[in-house]
Amino acid sequence: MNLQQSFYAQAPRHLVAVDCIIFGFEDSRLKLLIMQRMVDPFQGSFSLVGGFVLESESTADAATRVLQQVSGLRNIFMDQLHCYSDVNRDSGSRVISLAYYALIRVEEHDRKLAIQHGTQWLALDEIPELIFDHRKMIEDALFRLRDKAHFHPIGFELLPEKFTLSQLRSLYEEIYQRVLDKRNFRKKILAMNILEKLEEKDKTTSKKGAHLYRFDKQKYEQLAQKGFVFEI
Amino acid sequence: MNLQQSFYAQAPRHLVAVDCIIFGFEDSRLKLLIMQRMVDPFQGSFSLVGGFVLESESTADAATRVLQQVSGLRNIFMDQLHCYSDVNRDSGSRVISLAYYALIRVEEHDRKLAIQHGTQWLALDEIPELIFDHRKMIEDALFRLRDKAHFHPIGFELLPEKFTLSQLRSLYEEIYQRVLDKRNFRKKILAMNILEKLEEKDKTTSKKGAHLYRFDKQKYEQLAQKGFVFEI
DNA sequence: GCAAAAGTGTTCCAGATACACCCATGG
DNA sequence: CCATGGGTGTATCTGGAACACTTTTGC
Repeated sequence: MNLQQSFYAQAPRHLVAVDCIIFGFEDSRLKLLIMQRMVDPFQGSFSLVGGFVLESESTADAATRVLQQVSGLRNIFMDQLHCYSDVNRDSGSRVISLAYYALIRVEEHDRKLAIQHGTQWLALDEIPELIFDHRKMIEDALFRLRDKAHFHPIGFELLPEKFTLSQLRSLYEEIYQRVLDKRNFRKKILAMNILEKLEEKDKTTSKKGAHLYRFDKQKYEQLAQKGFVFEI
Repeated sequence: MNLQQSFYAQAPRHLVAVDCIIFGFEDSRLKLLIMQRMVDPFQGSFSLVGGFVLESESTADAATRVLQQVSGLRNIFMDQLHCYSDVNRDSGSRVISLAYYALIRVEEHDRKLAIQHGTQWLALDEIPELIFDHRKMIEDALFRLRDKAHFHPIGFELLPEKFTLSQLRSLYEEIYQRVLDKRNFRKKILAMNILEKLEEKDKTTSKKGAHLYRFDKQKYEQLAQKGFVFEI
């Protein structure tokens, strides 16, 4: 027990933080929740939202906590991205940071909390200079999002519960940054049999109105268990 | 500066470790370098090789250092896997661990160092119970290896510089755990034009002898830059 | 001469891609 | 009545999968 104590006791201890790359989809644009710090340190500078990992929580717990504080939302899709640990990455102190990316339905986001925390949704081309290595984190998160979205039905996490196929397609066009053929896209996604077609129509973007659909998660999970692989 | 100091000063500090999932390929089997601890704490129990992250190094630095200590090798292929941070994952103390997976050429591995560190190469089905969450780390690493190998030419990191197409195929059969058609495999890999066919033959496994090949990394990188995507 | 691994082509099928016109309706 | 986005089908191409026999040579 002495040995064991010294084994741990002699090791250095580190500040460990989480930083969250929070994606949203609004006005057919992929956006990120960016914070402008209203207090020191680094007052006025732009950054991702983040926080330190406490003694009593895992890094995922910490990220969940930070996400909830800043968005008011629970049960957010979230995935570990990468650990950033360059000794000098944080100019204030040596901090090891775990980046998580999250997908949020912008319309469910609490606007009051946004003002309170000094956060705003910015499209990818509107993002100003960020502190530390946060820009790199975003780039890595974009790659990961593309990768993940390719074979997993995570796009739905960014859309309202009910959405049109045009919305869905424009979401994937934003993610992949390329145009997708309308007919082929419909054919492919409908053939998967994981969307529930609703009676309702959305008439906000056309006179004719577009059918609304809902992602049927249960059906997807059933199919996935039988070996079905989502791909778009 | 006061504010900034307190901002960091109030945050808790953590022990941060790296654990390495080290893959090798020997006798047509995928193997892992497993350590049996010869000293306390946890004497006699099996684990991955690992160590604490020091103040002056990144987590990647730490993993590189540990790999070098245990294998004698530099310039090893290595990639961050995941951060494991459950509060109680380490029964000795709260330790946040970053897992890295690495690919090694077993025949270049220093056997003396292996004995010295109490490590051995074990096939996947020979691995005993491991401490903490190391088993889970291995499972995750296997998934990642399959994923990565699918679109990146990392298999060559596990083979000798010169190898036969049969060796290469049996490597991928091990990684994917399924048989690959001999003709289709040859067709596909040779069509990529990233292998250099040597005059030499390897006669250790057949009377006829099999041609040796070498991975042409430069050619691959040229092609990759032009948009070519390795896939096997 | 035979065992044992190396080496070699063709056919078939499924899924991806390319592509252009009619529909419904609010203004 | 017309502008606007919604909705639909077919032909072609490409890449993956299946599949069996000949070659070489050490023993």
